[in-house]
Amino acid sequence: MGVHGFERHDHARCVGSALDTAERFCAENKLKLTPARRRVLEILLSEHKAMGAYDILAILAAEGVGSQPPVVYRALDFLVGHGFVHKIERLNSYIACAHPGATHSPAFMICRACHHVVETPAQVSSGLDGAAADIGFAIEARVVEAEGLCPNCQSPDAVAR
Amino acid sequence: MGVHGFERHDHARCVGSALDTAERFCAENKLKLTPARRRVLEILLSEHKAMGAYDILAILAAEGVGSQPPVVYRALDFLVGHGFVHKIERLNSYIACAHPGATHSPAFMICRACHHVVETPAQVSSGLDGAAADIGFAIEARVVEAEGLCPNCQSPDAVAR
DNA sequence: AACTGAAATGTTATTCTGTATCAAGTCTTG
DNA sequence: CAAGACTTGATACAGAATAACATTTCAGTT
Repeated sequence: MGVHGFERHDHARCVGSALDTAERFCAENKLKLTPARRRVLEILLSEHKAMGAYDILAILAAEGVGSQPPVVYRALDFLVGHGFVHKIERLNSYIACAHPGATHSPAFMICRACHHVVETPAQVSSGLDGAAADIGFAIEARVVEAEGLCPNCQSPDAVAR
Repeated sequence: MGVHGFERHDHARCVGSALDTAERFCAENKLKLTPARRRVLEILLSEHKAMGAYDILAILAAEGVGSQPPVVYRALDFLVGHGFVHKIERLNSYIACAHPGATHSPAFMICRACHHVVETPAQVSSGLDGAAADIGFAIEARVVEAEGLCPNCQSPDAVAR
């Protein structure tokens, strides 16, 4: 059992599915999903939450894989660069992409109470694009994040969730 | 001389003006613009760019003021909390508000070449608000940043700018 | 004027995040 | 197989932020 969005769901299989998608994408685009990269993606998919680089590093270290910061940062650079993983700037942490395949400019909702992070499927940056066009700014990357309370944490009795 | 937006401008006087605005706002709202807070704001206004906390700290230290990290982080917390300064999450740095007074959810354009940061006057987060409303998420804070090339840095000969 | 509670400072230390650097291996492509 | 590009290993360091504690300042109250 896990949590997807702010609702429950059985996500045992979506990990494998997402890994398969990544494998396929890399094969098609001559990218190398090396063991370290694959393992980091797998960890992020399994945990299904935003994780700090050092949280991931701790897991790698426990498995005897390379346990120095550059190992995980290099893997994250690759995964973020190709859209398999997103960085949540507000939290200095990383989360597996919830909508792989789709070319998107993701937006995130971060609950400050339960710390769940949801990637919105919606395209929300049109206003930003317009403002950039107005001044001739060429956008290459977007950061769109909202922090607040998720539906579950807005009720007064939602403390121990 | 300085740079405002992505155009040149003489901004000698806008520093004083912005400081006055802050003074007035604090007086009206019973907030204390203490020397350390005022000095940090002044530095950010003068430099007129995004600065890391430790850049600011170095300046404070050179002046003999308190030179430990908490000094600058406390000042920044105050200034960010009341909207005098914004944090650029993408850069882990801070910039003086370019539109003081206006209640806004700021958005930023970050040039990866010349490192200038522009705060857009436009309200760009309506799409995000809509997506949040759809799922019942209560937004308390927004992060909207775009990274790319400013007009000046898009031409091939704009290297040494 | 003295008392009190809240806010602001001073200080030391520590933790978390991320990069620079250089040496060594691997892969692939002509 | 040689050259170049990419990936890894490893050490060290730089940069960002907070914890925890004692001390001081200050506005409002008695």
